[in-house]
Amino acid sequence: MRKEPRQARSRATVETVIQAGARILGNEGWAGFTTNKVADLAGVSIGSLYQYFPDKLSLVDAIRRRHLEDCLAVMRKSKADGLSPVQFVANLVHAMVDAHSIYPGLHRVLLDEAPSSDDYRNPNSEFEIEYLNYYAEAVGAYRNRLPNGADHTAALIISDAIDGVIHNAARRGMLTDSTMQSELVRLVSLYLADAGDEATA
Amino acid sequence: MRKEPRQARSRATVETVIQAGARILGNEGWAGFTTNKVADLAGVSIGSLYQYFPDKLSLVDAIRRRHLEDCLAVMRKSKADGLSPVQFVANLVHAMVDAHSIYPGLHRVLLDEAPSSDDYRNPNSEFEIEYLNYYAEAVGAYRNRLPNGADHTAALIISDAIDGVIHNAARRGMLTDSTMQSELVRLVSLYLADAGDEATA
Amino acid sequence: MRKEPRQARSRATVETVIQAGARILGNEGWAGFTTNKVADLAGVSIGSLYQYFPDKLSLVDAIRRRHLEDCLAVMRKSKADGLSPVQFVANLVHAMVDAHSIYPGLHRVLLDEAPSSDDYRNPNSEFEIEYLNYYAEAVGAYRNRLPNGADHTAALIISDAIDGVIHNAARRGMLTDSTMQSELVRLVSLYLADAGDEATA
Amino acid sequence: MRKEPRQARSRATVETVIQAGARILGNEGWAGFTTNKVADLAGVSIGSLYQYFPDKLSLVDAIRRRHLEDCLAVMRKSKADGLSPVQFVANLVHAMVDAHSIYPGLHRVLLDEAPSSDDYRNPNSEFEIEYLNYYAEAVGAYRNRLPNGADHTAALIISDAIDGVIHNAARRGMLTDSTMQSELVRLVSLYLADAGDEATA
DNA sequence: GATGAATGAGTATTCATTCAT
DNA sequence: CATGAATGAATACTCATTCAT
Repeated sequence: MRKEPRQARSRATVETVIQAGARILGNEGWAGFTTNKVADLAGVSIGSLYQYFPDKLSLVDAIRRRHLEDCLAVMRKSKADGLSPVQFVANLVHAMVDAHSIYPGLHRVLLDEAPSSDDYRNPNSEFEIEYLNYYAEAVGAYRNRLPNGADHTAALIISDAIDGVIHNAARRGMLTDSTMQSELVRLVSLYLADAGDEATA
Repeated sequence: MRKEPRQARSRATVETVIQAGARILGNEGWAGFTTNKVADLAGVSIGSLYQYFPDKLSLVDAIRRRHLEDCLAVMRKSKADGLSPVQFVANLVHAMVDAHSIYPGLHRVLLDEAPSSDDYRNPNSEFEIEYLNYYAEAVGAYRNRLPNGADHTAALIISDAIDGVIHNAARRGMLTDSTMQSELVRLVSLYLADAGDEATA
Repeated sequence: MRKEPRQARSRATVETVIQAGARILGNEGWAGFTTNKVADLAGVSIGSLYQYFPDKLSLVDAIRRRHLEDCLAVMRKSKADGLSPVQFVANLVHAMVDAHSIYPGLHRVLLDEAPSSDDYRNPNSEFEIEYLNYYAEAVGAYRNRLPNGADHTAALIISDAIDGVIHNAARRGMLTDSTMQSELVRLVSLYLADAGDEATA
Repeated sequence: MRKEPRQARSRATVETVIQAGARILGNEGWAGFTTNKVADLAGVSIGSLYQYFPDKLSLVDAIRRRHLEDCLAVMRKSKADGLSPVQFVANLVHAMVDAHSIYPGLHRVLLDEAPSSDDYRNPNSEFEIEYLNYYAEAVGAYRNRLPNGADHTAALIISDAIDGVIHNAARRGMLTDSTMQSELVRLVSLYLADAGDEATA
């Protein structure tokens, strides 16, 4: 960011711009995301937007940072000791559904469509590490041991399967379909329950 | 298409343009897909491109039609009588991996990013029907009965989970990772094997 | 207009663009009227032009609105009580000549050549109504009664004859030829003076 | 023209192209007149069109030559000895209405809109000379003397007034309105009848 | 700091014209 | 001669970004 906002007013401007940006990005995709539209919706001048974000990429990076942080927060809350595998997966799925509910499509746009100066997709990025760690720990936990290499693959599989099902459900307008959700829970639970035996093969 | 190519020369032009378009769409996404870039890469003039495609959308539609047809072809080949669930799923996964291998990312761009005048995403589109039918039949087959409503949900789950895992693997450059592939097969097989008991719940 | 110009600077830009547009339209016709040429002549960037006019049509509409308003203004001024028919017609002809003098050819281009989103040519358009009313009232006045249906035809004849003579004079570079002007006055005056007797036939 | 057509087939091609061109020019104006559209409508290849017309201008020139020749022919037929002024003017007006009836608008497009390599608009062009001569002779005839300078102006006035009334009638779809036609005849007859006294003033 | 007017490189698309078949 | 595929300069319009007020 070009300038760290010091005053309350500035912080509010930045906040409004990020919210407006998220909305446009979610509703219209990367191709419909223009800085002037964002400034308009945020109710600030285009000059003010550029006061805080030196260019378009830095704005989308801020939106993404914010969104991924929200995702992690919601995931952290879903984790609790003493949950059965099924309960854990159910929590997780509901958390992810929630994260997609505000602007269905925003998640996908941020992860797949919008370019970035950060390499948040890099396997070593802060976000990717915490994100996959979360899954790997869960896999390890349900095998009663520390996560290992095979668990890492399992974590990817689970994370990406959930991602795929939810993203396509969003596309079809089925995000809140409870059958879909319970079947997704079953898909992941079965895999997780069985994983201890063969994942190392 | 604006004009049906009659001579061999023009059929070759159309073909080259579609190939070039697929490559650029796959590598640079919808935002990087410009008609001039496509014409350049195809080695034809921009005028020639517009002789056969009345606008950008019609070109992307042609690319999509071609790609989805290729996907279906590869999927049809993976189906054979007398396969065990695991064998069937393995075939399917390998088929989808193949379909993504030429231009990883093209599939996602075509399905999620690029706009369309056709509504190929519509649940009633020719492609979507055959695509999901393929999965629903398989689900039914492995429960030794005709497909029903619950099977439709199961088909979506399987299709979308495979889609998500492969798409994210492509993003991470892990498309050919054999551990990933076998774990994906396991994820789906377990669900398919268990499906008969509870899917109707 | 896309954006209402607020600052004096932007109002000046809009004004300059309209002037430049009128000049090019008058000199080069609709086919030679390109937005880039207009912006160039106006000395502004093409982007500035599009900041105020959403497309080419809206620009030509603005030019036309301006020109027709000027025409009506000049015509209103030519009307005065107690004029003899010849004086009235002379005033009228001079007014129309004036309206054509700034950019000879502009009038014709605006009325015949350039497309429009408004339907200013529609017999019920604000302009056409006031324009023909002006003539019909005059015809009625010189017959010492209210205008009626036949007067409407007479108004068209007068209006269109003046239009034709002046337009072709402009084409031939004879707009300021005084013989032409006086003969035109005679043509119309004779018709007007005689009209009371037979126009209803 | 690039090549003088010798064979009957060639002459037929040229003819078809001119007809198609006149139709498009009349219906769609200069801006809608494209060589490919003309070739299509004529049912010949674009290559063949360019075999006979080296460029677009030469085609429009051919169309114009043809049209003006038709106009003159129709006018010549309207002239006969021993006609009263009113009869003569009536003949003339009907002739001009006829000339506009095939493709209303073509006349105006050819004279005002479409560019030309010939300078048919030049007061010394073959067409303009014959055209105005026709009117000047008539003016002279009805004053029982040879045409002189003043008659030349009167000829312009008459020609251009008729042109203006008919062209605007065409624009309003009133070309065949008989009241309009008879009023036009009256406008011109009155002027012609009175001309002998004051035109020299 | 905030504003919004101005900029201009970039993108989709058309159409007169050429030339290999 | 006829065909129609190919060409590319020209044109309408967009949008990230700057800077005078």
